[in-house]
Amino acid sequence: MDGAELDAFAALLRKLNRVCALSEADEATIRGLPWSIESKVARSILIREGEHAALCSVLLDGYVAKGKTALNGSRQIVSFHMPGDLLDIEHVFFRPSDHNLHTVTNVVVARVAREDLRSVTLSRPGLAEAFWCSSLLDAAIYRQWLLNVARRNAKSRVAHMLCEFTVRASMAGLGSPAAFEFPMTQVEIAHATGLTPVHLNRIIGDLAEQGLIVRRKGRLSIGDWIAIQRTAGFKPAYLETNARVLLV
Amino acid sequence: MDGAELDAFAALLRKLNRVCALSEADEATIRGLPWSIESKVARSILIREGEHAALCSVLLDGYVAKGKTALNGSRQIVSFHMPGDLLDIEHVFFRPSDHNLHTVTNVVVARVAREDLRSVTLSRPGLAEAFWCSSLLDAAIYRQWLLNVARRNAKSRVAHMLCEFTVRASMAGLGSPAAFEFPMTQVEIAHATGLTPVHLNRIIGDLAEQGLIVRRKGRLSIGDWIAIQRTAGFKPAYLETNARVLLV
DNA sequence: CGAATGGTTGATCAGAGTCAAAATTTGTGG
DNA sequence: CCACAAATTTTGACTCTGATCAACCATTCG
Repeated sequence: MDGAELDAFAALLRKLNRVCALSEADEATIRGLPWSIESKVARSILIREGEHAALCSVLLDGYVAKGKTALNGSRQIVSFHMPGDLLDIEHVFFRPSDHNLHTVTNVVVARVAREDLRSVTLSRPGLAEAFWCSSLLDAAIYRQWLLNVARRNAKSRVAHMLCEFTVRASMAGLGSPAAFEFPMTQVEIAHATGLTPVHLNRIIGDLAEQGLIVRRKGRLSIGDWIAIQRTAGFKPAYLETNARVLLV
Repeated sequence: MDGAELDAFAALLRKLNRVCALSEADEATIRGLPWSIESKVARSILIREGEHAALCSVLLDGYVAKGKTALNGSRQIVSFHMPGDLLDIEHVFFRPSDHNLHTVTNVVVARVAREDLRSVTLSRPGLAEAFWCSSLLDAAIYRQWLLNVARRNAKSRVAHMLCEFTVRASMAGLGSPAAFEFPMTQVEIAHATGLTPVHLNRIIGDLAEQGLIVRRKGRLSIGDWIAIQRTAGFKPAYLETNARVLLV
């Protein structure tokens, strides 16, 4: 990860610039943030629910899932994250984490102290705005997932999750729908869609049979990008796909 | 609403101060924002999905629900709002609304132009921080709802929603658990919990039979505050009940 | 090569949805 | 204040999606 060390925050800047253009000075401030790089193997824990966090993480490489656990023990993934995402920016304000973070693949994160992020935020309004804007986009995604889990049947629910992941991945520069391979296991997709792994497996089977997705050695990819969006009822507007709002 | 006209933003200031203490100057800036008061009767629309919004709303009195519609027509309420809440602050950045807002009761809102909110935000870092922090709290609630809808059974799901509403209402100064009456219809509770109205009605019956809630002429209230939290598996930490973070 | 993890299949079951109708409550106008 | 209409709540009968339980296969990786 020498490249990352040279310009650790390139992906973050790319993401922030997409929603909310930054000034040169703002970019320089981000680049100047004190960070430390951490690598984690797949399926390891970054933060546990209830843990007090003094650091926030920026995802540089790999995929991460954010989850919550109910008192009865069942687990739900509430979001997936890709390079450039701020994983737990709420720790700038809130101490004990309301969620856990686990790595889906091998991962590289940059850790930044909450105080550093906060002071940067207070001194540079443009950065405060960009962080805020990015948090609002996260919230829009949560709303969509809520609709997804609450009101779509298993098949379109899974299709919708795959569509969203695909669009976000391609916005993050990770590949086009046709080429892209999903990094998560079926168990993780089940946890993210509110289904059981067994039922999810059957749904995956259906989707593959219709040619909407393709299974190759346990890896999933999109088979028919138009058709899967149709069965998902997927409209990407909520992702602010053509954002860079407020260029005013 | 003459009281409101005199100090329209008292509830908003109360809420922002709870999570993130404001300076005198910040408070004064908020009070100085140009606003216009609007009253709406119960069950009317404030904003429709897809609509371009030039104004943001602060809820001064009454209750509002935020909803989304799937392409198949089914509707989901993704959050409830109470006095002091910023109803659609995302319109500072994003144009077409990804959700609709409808009034649950008669309602008074203050409308503020997005440009005014934005410029206030750029000139006063303390306010940017407070708005951002409040958005992060909203996101924590979305995560909890996601867990709720995806992983709890109907009974504890409904109980959880009622617990959260109760705590938020009491934080907003609207009454204690014992005294508080829920303002929404069963159909609305069903829409918020991802259930059908028919099934919800049966769950309400169960909860009432166990004495957890009380039905009086179609109005619901809490019957046993300890017991309902237990069946909900409700832990209010995610609401930052004792917030006012970062007093540093 | 063998253990572990992840994926697949089958049989059965239950929680919540659907459809349909009746009973209550609420709101409105006379 | 009453009567009627509209909205909301309640009940019953039946169905179906997705959960559960229990094996068994396939890959990957040490």
